Amino acid sequence: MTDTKDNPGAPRTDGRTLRANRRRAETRGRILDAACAAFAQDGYHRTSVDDIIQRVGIARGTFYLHFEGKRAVLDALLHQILMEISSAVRPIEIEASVPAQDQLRNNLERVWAVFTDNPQMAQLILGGLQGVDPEFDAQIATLEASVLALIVRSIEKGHQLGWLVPFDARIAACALVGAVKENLADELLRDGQRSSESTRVRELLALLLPGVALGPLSDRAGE
Amino acid sequence: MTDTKDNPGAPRTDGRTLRANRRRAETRGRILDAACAAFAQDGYHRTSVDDIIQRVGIARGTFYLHFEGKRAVLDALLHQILMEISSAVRPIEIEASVPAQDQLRNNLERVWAVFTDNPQMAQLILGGLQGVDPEFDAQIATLEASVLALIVRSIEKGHQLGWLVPFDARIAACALVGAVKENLADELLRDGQRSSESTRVRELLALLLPGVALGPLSDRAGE
Amino acid sequence: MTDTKDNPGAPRTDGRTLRANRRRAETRGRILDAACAAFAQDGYHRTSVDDIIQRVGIARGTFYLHFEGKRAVLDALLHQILMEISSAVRPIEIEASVPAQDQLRNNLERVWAVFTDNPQMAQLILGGLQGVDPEFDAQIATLEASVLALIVRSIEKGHQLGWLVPFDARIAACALVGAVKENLADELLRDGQRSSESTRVRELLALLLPGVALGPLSDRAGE
Amino acid sequence: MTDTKDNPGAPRTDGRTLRANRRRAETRGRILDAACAAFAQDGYHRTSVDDIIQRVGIARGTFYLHFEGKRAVLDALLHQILMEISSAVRPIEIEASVPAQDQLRNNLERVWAVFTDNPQMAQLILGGLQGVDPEFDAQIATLEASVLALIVRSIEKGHQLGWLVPFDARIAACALVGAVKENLADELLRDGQRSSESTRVRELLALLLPGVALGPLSDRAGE
DNA sequence: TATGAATGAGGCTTCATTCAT
DNA sequence: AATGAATGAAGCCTCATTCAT
Repeated sequence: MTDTKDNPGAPRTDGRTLRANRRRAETRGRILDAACAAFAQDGYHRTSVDDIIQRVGIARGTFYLHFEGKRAVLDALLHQILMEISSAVRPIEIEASVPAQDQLRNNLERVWAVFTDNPQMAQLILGGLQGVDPEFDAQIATLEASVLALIVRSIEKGHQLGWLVPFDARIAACALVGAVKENLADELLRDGQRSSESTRVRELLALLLPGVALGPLSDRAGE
Repeated sequence: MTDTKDNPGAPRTDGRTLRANRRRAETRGRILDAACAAFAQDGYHRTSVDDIIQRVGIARGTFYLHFEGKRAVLDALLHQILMEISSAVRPIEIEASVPAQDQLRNNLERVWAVFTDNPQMAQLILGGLQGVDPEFDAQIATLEASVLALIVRSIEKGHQLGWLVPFDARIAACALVGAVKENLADELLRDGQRSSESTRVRELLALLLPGVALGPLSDRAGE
Repeated sequence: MTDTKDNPGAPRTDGRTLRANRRRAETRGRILDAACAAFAQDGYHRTSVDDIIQRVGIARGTFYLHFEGKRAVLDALLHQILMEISSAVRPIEIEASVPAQDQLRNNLERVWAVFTDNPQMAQLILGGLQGVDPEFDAQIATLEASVLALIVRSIEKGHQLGWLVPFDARIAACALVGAVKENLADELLRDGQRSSESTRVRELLALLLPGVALGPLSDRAGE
Repeated sequence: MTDTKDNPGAPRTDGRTLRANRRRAETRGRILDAACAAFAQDGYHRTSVDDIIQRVGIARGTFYLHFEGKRAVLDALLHQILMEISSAVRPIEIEASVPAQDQLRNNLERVWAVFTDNPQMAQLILGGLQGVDPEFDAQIATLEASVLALIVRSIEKGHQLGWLVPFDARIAACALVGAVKENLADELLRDGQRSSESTRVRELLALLLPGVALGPLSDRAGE
């Protein structure tokens, strides 16, 4: 409103520029959505730029106006969901009023929700992003390694606090990650009906924790 | 006898045929090895038929004399390792003299060994075979589903026998598969030095079992 | 007066129109300059409309408001310099007070100056304008042919007047044109430091004339 | 003949390999010819790989089996003619029985013949190879510079020997090159009927030399 | 007029597969 | 059986030009 009438002489392109920007962003978004769907359905490799532009209903050139290529779309999609994931994970605070076990479960449930809310991206990520590009492969490997390292550190803290029985942190971290991944895949790819709510995370923790948890992580904490 | 050294004058067609067959099988094997190495190194998609024939040192046409195409090589490789895996898994016999827990661990260790003995195939399988072909994808999905079903049935049997605390069998099966997969991947792809012997499987079971095992599967079985 | 400062209240349509026209011409000029620089630097083919509008700092559409296309810009640039060149060439007047040899040299020097004053255009023209367009190629060929014809006629006149020793006029015309072109190219493209003043033209004539000139064209004319 | 029957066991692929090589070389040659014709007719820029393969009557892939791309074909063509040219130029031997002027003329006539024997390549080279590629442009520039340098050195030698009247060697070198180029262009591109034999070179020298030559280079040498 | 998003024809390259020798 | 030249469908990307705002 305040921008609609400018003082003459000054660049009054604002109105136009704003609308153009909006249009631009919208097309970009439509490309991302279509690409996500296409990647999820056919896999990254079998999806061609053609597939994407046909889904969106735009011309070839328009695609390249918004992205440098197929690979750049993938990067953008991944960046999006990585943001969501990283904001879903919150460090467990020992002194908080919320029990540590609940904090852990909440973290897992939030991450889980990011994936179930973006089933296509989940499918894409779980399904295998190997072989895109040597560089890309390396990026993914680095990412996975850092996630693993984060979990390893958490477990080691658990050991120091005496909240976990002693065991190899790395093996356990892999086990946790793998168990979650596979359940996610099962829920998204194989299961016909999705379990309403995140029952699965609760059950999974109920399965994994009892053997390793002591103190605040244990259900029997207060006993 | 008659085959190894063909006595001149005698009909030696057999000898020739045999040698030809041997040569044929040998070339086939060399193609499989080269393809396996190439797939493991660059991924299925980034590996071209050219890469393979150059590794083997044969001509293009020769390749197609032995395999219908790139995809058929992958099929053969997978078939090979699936044979090995399925012969590594033996049903747990309740009445056997070997403790059930040991039988379970032995199964896991044998499967584990199949992968660590064929690290390239392991890499290939763990690394994602999605997106090869719609038909192929379906095959893999079916395979994974049947493996999962097998484990689910085993767990349900464990429940019936009272060897396992009650929990959702499918979730647990996924957790088990995922935990093993991820540890395998960690060992093969990320770990510089491989743990000598199958320490990892033992530790993994030591981590997972205590929370769910009762009776014969439990370490405290005899207590 | 009336145009420069529009007195308010009075009909000032003229002023506006005039200023608009001036602005329009100015933008057109800026496009021409930018295109000239771009063409000279990268060649016509490797220069994109994008390169041009980025140099000018205008939008794509604006470019097409001023020119029908990339080709039209080239046409305009060429037209400009052809005008300059044709006004630099003046027929040699036999009866003039200025010696014929000086008239010839002055013509050459003026043409030379047109190019050295517009080094970018010179580069563009010398550098090859082939392959722009079949039609354009034909235009250039026609132009070159007419220039050659002009020189041929001059030489033939020289023969008639007995000012030149007899030789094939066309071959000589080509030789002259080629010698000038190549020296121009050498001066503009290869030479680091431009020879101050048109030394080169004088030296060139001093080199070419003695073998062919008689009478008024010869240095020894008055001897 | 001697190769037709090999001792068994040894690779007897020779016959096949030979024929294959011949076939390969022949296709390569046909591509070069077609590309040369296409480049000459439409110019390098307006010629697409499609144009070339259609002229040859081969498939797209076949082209890339023989050349890395359009640019590589141009390189090969240029390399070919550069070889011919460099073997046409022989250093002028002062002490030889053949008069120096004849040696010079023979050199020029041989170079001239290389071009007139390959009119398409001549057209291509004269017509402008600018703007192919920054790297390529640089190569051409280097080449031209070295040719010029060679001529400059020859002229300087002529000065030392007292065979040439004193003048700026570089300017003269440019003049010579330019005069030849332009005449060649005139003969190949503009002239309908080619002058039989290399009359043009002789006339050109008869035009250029008298003004600058002394002693052995002069027609009046023996006088 | 000015803008810049959209267009789509036109080129380039790769690579699994075939086939004559 | 083995060979390797040839094939052509399938992708990728650029860029001059148009058009709604």
